[in-house]
Amino acid sequence: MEQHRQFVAAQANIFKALGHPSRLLMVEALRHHEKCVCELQSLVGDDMSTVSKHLSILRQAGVVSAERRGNNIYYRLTLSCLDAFLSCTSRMVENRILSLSRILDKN
Amino acid sequence: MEQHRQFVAAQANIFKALGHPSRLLMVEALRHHEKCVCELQSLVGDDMSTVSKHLSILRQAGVVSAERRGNNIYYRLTLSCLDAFLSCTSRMVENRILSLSRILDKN
DNA sequence: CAGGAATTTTGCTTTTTTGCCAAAAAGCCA
DNA sequence: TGGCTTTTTGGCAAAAAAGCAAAATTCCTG
Repeated sequence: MEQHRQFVAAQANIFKALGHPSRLLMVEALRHHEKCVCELQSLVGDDMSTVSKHLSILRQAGVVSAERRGNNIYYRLTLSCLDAFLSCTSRMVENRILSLSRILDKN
Repeated sequence: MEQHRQFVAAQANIFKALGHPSRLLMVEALRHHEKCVCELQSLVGDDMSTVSKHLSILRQAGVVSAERRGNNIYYRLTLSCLDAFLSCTSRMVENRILSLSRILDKN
């Protein structure tokens, strides 16, 4: 019983990690290629230390993993199944925006 | 450019909604059947008002929808593609717990 | 080894989220 | 209508998350 609670909490942690615009943006960018922190930073535009903290949250949740090469640290996506789900949520958001603009057009 | 930011934020909202143990627990329970609020409340054990607030967050994110029948309000899952992703994150958490216990066993 | 670049950690303040209580809504039924 | 049940809302205090700046770490290069 308690075991299941912990299990659910760990899963919720994955969602929580993905539930921030900057973090999701970075994860999306990592769908194709690995990227170094500096690239991710210029993508989201936040302070470097903020980006680093975001990345550590994603790492701890198991969404991404990091590898150092020289001065740079490269991040890659490890949560492979995310792709299908992202396409799905993106479709969903698209539809919601569409129906919203239909409503707005009527007024 | 700004459009994409908003898009990502809306998507992140879905993840944020799922990123809480009680909410994820309820969503999991809704995978099979719709349930009334009282059933969900006894599942998570929180105060009724807390449960209701959680549900409204899930509703706003578009994860669930509600329908009133008599005194009760029934919630059902609307984010259909969630199923595959949940199986995936659950597999992942399982593996992490397994490898964690292997490490602990060694000590 | 000193200097420099990339990244993380720490400390701190501000903002957001959580969760309980009390009160209000909404629907049922007598 | 009045009382009962179920659910939502508003308000508030406590807990958690976010973000910036300064300091520390790590690795490269001369």
